[in-house]
Amino acid sequence: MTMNLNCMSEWDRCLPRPDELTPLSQGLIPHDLACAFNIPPSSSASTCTVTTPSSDVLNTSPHSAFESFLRMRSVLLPSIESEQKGVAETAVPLYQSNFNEPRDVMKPVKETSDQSLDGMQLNQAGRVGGVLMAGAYSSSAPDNDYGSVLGPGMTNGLSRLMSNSSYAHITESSVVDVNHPKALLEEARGGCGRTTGSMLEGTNFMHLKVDPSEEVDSAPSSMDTFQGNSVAISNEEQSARTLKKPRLVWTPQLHKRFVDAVAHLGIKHAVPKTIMQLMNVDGLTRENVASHLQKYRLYLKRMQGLSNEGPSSSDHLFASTPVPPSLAASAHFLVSHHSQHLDHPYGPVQNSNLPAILGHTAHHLAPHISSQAPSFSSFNTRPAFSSLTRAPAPPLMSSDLMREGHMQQSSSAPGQVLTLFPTSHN
DNA sequence: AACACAATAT
DNA sequence: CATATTGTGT
Repeated sequence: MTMNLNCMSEWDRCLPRPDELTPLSQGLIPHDLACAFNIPPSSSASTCTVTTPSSDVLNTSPHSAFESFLRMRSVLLPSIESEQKGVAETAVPLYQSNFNEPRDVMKPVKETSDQSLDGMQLNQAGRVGGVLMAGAYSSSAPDNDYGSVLGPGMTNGLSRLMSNSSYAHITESSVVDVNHPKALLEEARGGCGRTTGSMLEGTNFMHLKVDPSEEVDSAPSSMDTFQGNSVAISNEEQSARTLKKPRLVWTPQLHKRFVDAVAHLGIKHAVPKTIMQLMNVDGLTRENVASHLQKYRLYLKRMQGLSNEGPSSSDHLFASTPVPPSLAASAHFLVSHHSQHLDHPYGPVQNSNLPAILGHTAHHLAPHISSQAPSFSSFNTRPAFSSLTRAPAPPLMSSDLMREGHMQQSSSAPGQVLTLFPTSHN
């Protein structure tokens, strides 16, 4: 707890002052980006003023918006008490676009060069064009410490706020979408069945294209296998609406975030929705989490049966993030009778990096290569690591990374040392 | 509506 | 195989 407080004060210290924030009245889209998207300047200038009548945040001054942001943050900070209500401020994007490649602007998150961005990734099922999220701006300043994080973070936070309810009101000035990854994603997924009754119907949205035939992990910049246009903006919603939602790939990083959230909540409070909120990953659905949680619980059960470290054959993913002590200790409540309550047997986990969970955009969550990848070799193959090595992000302490380094050696992975992250010896 | 869980589908 | 979806009961 103390540590968390320390983290938070550090976090606080690094927050930009209101005067450092980009005024909302100002266009947030860089000129060249606007050009790439054929976004008229006028439209880009109105980026933040469009939409969301329901949000008190957007039409206000940067300063009050900032305060709203702080308010939101405070909701989640104190403890689990508020978990149901909490909305974290900076969502980790599911997808990212690469601004350096105008011709291929929208592409799935991928392990590219030096841009270690976060999140999950898609597998073969489909690629959803990247999300133009505010956080992407930080890629121009990769070693952003916490000062620069907040700029994007806040914007993203706003987007998340909105995405819960308000984005349906977004008008056709597509610029808005750029700042609302989740809205974009939902739209790309075709309004999506269970989660959201998309009220986007007739409107003329810019949206993402999904190309089901594209393999995510291959496909360097080489191609525009995107249908026709490399720029994934189009007006034919038909395609987007028809295409199926891509499968989520639970990367070790993503799973770690999941575990952190679960551990932080304690067994009692670890329910899909809450976990999802804590994870704060854009595009992540409750169903995604529920499914994963179901599996994870089974894993925990099975693991405690075998008290000795059983290197279970097929649990590479779960093995990648050690079960936090607090979870391991209370795992036996999963057996047989549920609805036993023991909240927070050991309090928050020592390593639980609250800020990270709460939505600090985690640049070290670089995705690995998708493709089935039975091994973690991709981590050795050079994930973008630069930002991590020199930016000791308070949220995720280096000790945390170290802790992940050792894992139960799996019999199935003979020689390989399964390190989650490449270390100096690699 | 959210949840858990098993079964089944992709 | 990993994840999604569905069905049933709470």
